[in-house]
Amino acid sequence: MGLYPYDPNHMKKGTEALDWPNLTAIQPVAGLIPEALRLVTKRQDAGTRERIFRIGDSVRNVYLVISGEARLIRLDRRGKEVILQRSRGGFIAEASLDSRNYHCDAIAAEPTTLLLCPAAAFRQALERVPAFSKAWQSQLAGVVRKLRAQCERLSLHSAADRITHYIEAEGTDGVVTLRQTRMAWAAELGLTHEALYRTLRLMREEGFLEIDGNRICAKA
Amino acid sequence: MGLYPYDPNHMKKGTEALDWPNLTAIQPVAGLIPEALRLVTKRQDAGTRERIFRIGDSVRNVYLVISGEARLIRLDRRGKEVILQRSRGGFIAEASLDSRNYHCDAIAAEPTTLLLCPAAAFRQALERVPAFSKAWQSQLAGVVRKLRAQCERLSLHSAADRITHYIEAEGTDGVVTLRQTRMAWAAELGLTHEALYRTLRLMREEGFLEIDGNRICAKA
DNA sequence: CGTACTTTTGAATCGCATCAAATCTGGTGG
DNA sequence: CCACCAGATTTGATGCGATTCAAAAGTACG
Repeated sequence: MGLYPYDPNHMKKGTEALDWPNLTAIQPVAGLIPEALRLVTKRQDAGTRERIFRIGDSVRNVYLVISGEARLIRLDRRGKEVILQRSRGGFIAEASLDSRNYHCDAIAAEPTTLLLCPAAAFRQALERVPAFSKAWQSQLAGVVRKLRAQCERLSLHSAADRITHYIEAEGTDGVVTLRQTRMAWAAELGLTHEALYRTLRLMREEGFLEIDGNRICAKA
Repeated sequence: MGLYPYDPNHMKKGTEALDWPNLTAIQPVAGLIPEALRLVTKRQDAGTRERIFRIGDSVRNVYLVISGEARLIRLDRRGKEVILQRSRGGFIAEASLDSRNYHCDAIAAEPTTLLLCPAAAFRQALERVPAFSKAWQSQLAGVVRKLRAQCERLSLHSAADRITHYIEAEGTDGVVTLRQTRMAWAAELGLTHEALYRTLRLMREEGFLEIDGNRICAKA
C-alpha cells in the first residue's frame, strides 16, 4: 500500500501528480477542499480486496476515492459480506467524521487510488471555510436522500419491483448503465444473484427490459 | 391546523408557551438553535393523518417535532404507503434543507406539535453560527448511520434476522421498547404484519424472545 | 494455460406474501 | 354508560417466489 504526501515534488516514482482542480468533476464538495487541507492531504493506492480501514479503528482520515472503487462492508452473523456503501469517485464513510471509531470495514474492490484528508484538519477546514462547510452539508444531505431511496427499494417485496425502482432512481429516462458486477448489484438490491439473473431474464423475455451488457433499459 | 408565532406573548388560548431550553433533551442540535432563528420560528399543531407538507411543495420550513409523531411517506406503484422516516421528537426531513422541493409527503401519525423554522433563516443561522452548523453536521451524520443500519437490516433475508438486528441496533442490552404499533414496525422491517406477528410468536415459543407488551427482550 | 470469479440455468425446498376472518382495543357519539 | 366503529392484533390456509444447493459455461487475469 503506497502512501505519499500530496506535494508533487515529493511524489515517488510511479505516482502521478494529483490534478486538484478536476476533483470538482468527481464530486462538487471535493473541488472546494481549501488550501490548508490540501497541504496535509496524502495519497494512497490500494490493491483489490486490500483493507483501507477496519471496524473499530480510530478515525484519523476522511477518504476520497479518485479512481477505482472503495466499499464499506460489514459481516452479518453468518459471515456473509454486506455492502453498506460503494464509492467510485468521491468521499466514502462521510458520517465517520462524526465518530471516534469506524463502524465498519472499508476495502478496495479493484485497484484504487484514494486521498487521505486528516480528520482534524478536515474538521478545522469545516469550521473556518463557510463555503466548504455548506458544501459538506449538501454532500451529507445527498447521502441521506440516496439511502432513503435504497431503504424504499429494499422494502419492496418483489425482485422485479426492486429492479424497476433501481432503474427509475439511479438511471436517466429509464436507462441505467451498471458500474458493478451483477453479483454486487444483486447484493445491493437485497437479492441472491440467482434471483436477479432469473428475474432479469423473465423481464427481458416479457418485453419489460432491454439488456445490452451493462446498459439496461426499461420499456414498459 | 393551528399556526402561531413562537413569542409567548402572542400565544393564542389553548397553546402552551414553548420551553426552548428543554429542546436539548429532544435532540442536541435543537437546543442550539440560535436566537435569530427562534424569533422567526412558528408553532403548528396537526391532527392524526393531517398532512404537514406534500411531495413537490417548495421547501419553506424545516420541521421539528416536539410532541406526537410525524412521518415521511411515499406511495409505491400499488398505492401502498411506505414509511421513509418516523420522528417522535426531533427534526424531520433534514435533507430537504438542501432541496427546492420535497421528495415525499409528511403526515402526523397522531396529534402532533411541530416547530416551523423558516428555511432561509435556518440556512442563515447555519452560516453564521459555527456551533449550530457543527451540530447540524453531526445530526446529518447520525441520520446517515441510522439509515445504513436500516439498509443492512432490510438486506437480511429472514424475518427473525431482521427482528434480532433491530433489537441489537435500536435497543439497549438486548431490550427494546417499541414506540409504534406492530403494523408500523412490520413496515419498517420490510415485512407484512402477519409475518411479523407469526415470527414474534415463534421466537417467543422457542425461547429467543421475551415479550411484554411493547417491551421486547432478546434471550439467546 | 490454468485458476478464480462471474454468469447462467436447473431442481427442490421453504418462508413470506396474500387472502380471509375472528378477536381485541381505543375512541366517538348517541 | 353503552353501542358502535375503525384500526390493530392474531391465527389459518394457500400459493408463489425467492432462497438454497448444485453444476456448467463463460470470462478475466497473471
